[in-house]
Amino acid sequence: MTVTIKDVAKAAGVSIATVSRVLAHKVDFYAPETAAQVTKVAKELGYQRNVTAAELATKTSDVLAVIISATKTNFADSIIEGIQDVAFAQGLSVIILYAGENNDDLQHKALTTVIERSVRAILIVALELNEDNRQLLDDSAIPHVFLANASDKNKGLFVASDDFKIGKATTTYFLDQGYTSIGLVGMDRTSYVGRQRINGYLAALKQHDITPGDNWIQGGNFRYEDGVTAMKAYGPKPPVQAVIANSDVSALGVINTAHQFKLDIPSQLAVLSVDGTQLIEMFRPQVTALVQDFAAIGRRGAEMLLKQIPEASQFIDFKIHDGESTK
Amino acid sequence: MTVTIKDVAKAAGVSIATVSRVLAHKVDFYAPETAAQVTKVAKELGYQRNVTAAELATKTSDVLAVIISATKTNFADSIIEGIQDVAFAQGLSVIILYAGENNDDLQHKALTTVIERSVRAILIVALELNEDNRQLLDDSAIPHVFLANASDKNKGLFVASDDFKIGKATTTYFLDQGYTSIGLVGMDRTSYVGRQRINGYLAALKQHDITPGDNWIQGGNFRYEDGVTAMKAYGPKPPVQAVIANSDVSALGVINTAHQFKLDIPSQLAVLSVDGTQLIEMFRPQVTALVQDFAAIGRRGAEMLLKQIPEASQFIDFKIHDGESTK
DNA sequence: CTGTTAGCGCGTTCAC
DNA sequence: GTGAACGCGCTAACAG
Repeated sequence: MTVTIKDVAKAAGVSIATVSRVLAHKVDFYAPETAAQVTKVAKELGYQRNVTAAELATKTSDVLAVIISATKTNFADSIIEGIQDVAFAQGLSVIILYAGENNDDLQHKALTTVIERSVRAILIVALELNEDNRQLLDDSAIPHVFLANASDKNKGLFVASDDFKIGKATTTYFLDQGYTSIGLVGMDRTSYVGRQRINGYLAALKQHDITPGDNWIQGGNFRYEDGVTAMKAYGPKPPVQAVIANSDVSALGVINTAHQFKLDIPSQLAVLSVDGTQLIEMFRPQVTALVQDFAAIGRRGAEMLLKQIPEASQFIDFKIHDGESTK
Repeated sequence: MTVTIKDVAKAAGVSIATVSRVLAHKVDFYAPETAAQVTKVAKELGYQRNVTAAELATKTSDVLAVIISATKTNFADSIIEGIQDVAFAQGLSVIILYAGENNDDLQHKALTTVIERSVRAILIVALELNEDNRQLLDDSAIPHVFLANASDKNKGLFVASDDFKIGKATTTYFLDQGYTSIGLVGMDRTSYVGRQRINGYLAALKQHDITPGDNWIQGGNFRYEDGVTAMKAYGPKPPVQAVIANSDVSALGVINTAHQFKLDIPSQLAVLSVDGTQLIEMFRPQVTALVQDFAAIGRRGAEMLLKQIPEASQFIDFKIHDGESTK
């Protein structure tokens, strides 16, 4: 049998209300001596507050829930760090739920788990919800924000990089270097992020009066394999001299496969990666990358939900770090 | 105001007890028509069960908590997958908490949040608890198991690879290939895992009457930088012809730095990595690795806590996958 | 400053 | 089959 507040009250010779007040650190509501006594007894008895009961009574919760896709795109760590930073500063807890990727059932399960527990707020990372799940979330009336995915499907608050700008900036990077044939790899129009980046890419090309070749754009879902598949589609004599890979891992897929084809990087094929996570720091040649500020995305999202900053969707800046995979 | 069981009862013209029974799928305890009616009304009203209240009433919980170090050793994903597999099959939820690495405060915070919520069970991944935290956990009386870290400090159930055997197997792998100078990189005696692997390494060497050189063993904490540092310590003319890196990322550190020294792998330096996560699949040359079965570790841990298998600490088998970083 | 009382939303005996 | 009543452990008024 676990020890409850009642046990502590009895042992300390006070009422449970007093115990509750002391343990909740409600200042100026009790005498120092009683406080000392209560704290002492509580410790002796090994009392553990039952937060479940407290939450039921107050109808509030101190936990932020983060729902992430178990994708191998590995930027979730930084986002979570950002979230934890601001949450801990407020004395809040954060729990993380894995929701698979593109798996409606898992997403549903994760959502109900946190909704039923009426967490304080929900942060959804790199996930697009289907109609049902979005409805579920909306009905719950729990504050939430979408991170790193400003999808039109998601509707509602988001904090992310501007994917149109990402498409445009990466393309322009190569155009400015004089490239006239540029590939885009690792995502397609089935995702909102994909559509935005493709549009940005096309806009940049258009400014230079370049019409993309049939197979310049290679689809996928941000995975390593997608980079491999794309490069294989390009073949040993690629139709493009530069490639934009839309995730770090897909960039590795492109580079490894290019090496198989004996292509030299960057002289025969330049590669730029989008994300710039720690992963590429461990890779040689050092990949040129458009680095997203994931920690900031996490931080902003949390701050917004905790009303520390105005609730308004926003884009976070990014920058391109030169590496050895481009000239 | 959110809709409660009472609202549903009223709207359906039954008692809350009936609603409770129907929604809990207690078979043979109510008429099909009432059931249909209740379910219908509940849906219309958008009723969401308040699990917090339910848990308080039943004094049980349906969530498994996983506490992991936010370490960049990236095997946590597979462990979590394993855990989720068995949890979901039982209709349980799993929440994940990041506890930093070697950060007692964060660990304490993570522990209290899950203990206060009286989760069903706790799985602790790749973490060594200090005395206080271990005490806290023990006092909670919540079933728990240590995963991927059979530390003596942890005391209690664990599921992990046998680190002594890992040290011995990797060393023997090289000895069998005729190597007589073998380095060990990326961890040291400050961790239990480190001590075990070093002992295994020394045992294997001893069988071949080899006394390790002064600087053969290079310490660290399983990080990429530790691989870099170790290789720099070895220098361009390394005192060893083969290196055992105790994590995938540290292996990458060794290899990248070796390349800087213009050392050819494996002819001038053979490298074997311990872990064998997906990371090395994206790396060239393909690293030879001792592959731990992390998914199985997660699965076993969960099964044990859910009493599906006997509660007894156990080791999970591993195997060595040949790659191109060794001959 | 402290004790009493009344819920929070739900599961679960008990009678009916 | 179904409902009334109690209690899970705690917090929040309200008295005193």
